[in-house]
Amino acid sequence: MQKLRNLRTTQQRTIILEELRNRKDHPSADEIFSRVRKRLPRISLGTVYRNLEILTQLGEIQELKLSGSLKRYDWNPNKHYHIRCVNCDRVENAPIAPLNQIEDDLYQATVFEIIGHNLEFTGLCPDCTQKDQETRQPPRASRP
Amino acid sequence: MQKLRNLRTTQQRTIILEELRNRKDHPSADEIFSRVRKRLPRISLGTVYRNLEILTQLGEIQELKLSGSLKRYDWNPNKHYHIRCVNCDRVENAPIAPLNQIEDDLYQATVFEIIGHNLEFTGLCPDCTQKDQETRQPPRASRP
DNA sequence: CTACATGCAAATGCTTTGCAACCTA
DNA sequence: TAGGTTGCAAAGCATTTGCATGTAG
Repeated sequence: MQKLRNLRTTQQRTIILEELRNRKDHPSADEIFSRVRKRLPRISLGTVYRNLEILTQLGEIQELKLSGSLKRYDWNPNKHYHIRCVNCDRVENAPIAPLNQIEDDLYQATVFEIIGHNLEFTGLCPDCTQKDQETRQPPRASRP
Repeated sequence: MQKLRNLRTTQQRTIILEELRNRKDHPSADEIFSRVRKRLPRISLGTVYRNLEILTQLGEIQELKLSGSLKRYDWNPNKHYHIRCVNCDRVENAPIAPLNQIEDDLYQATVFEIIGHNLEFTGLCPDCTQKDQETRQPPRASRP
């Protein structure tokens, strides 16, 4: 996590943001790296990652954490949703009914052939909620 | 991808499934590895991964691909959903309104303090739909 | 000047894979 | 006995980090 104070406007940061806004797609860090390198041949991948992190925290861009490599296994093969604790990564079932018609809602609006969907909630589990509150200085602080 | 034919019932496969069903949580491959190793001290992590893959394809269990380390970046910081092509990984916006009240629906049903949610669709993009159809032997095959 | 940023390279963490030996049907 | 399966180790890959150097404010 960064501190986000006394940020500086570097060429690298500026150009990364520009390249991301120029083409309105959803590139990976590595793709952004390739684009930016055309203008700044000496930039490194690490710098790209660090700046994307900062720009995300500033709210200038959005970081999509797509369903990817972080795998968990569920004894229950039936469709259901989950909630994951952002602090300790604990996963539990989210007691909410499957959105059976949501794919139909999208059907007419996209050129994709829809295969499925996944809904994931994030939150703080009871244990981490407690620790979170204990850590805070002012008594009745609340999350934004 | 496996062929899933002529599968054999090995001790490893059986015990992995048992351990997953014994405790109805959502363990990582590594956690499953630890549990199983208590009963089969010589089992390897690779075997665990291979069997989890097979059991998933058999529909015995479910593999959760949680939002994790695989990142993409979006020039638009506002809340919206995405659809990802399972074949080429292309990501596009899913033109569907944000589910503003879904977190409220969950609120009373979970002990987690909810922070947010993410909805992701999977599908085939136009390019891959075409290739997919070209690849199939019978003319008008359709997806299940 | 000085604290933030960068380039480079090494390290991480999780997952996959090649291969010879091993077992199940 | 054949071919699926295993253990082991090495390889992959995206992402993170340590450090000396560079630079914006």
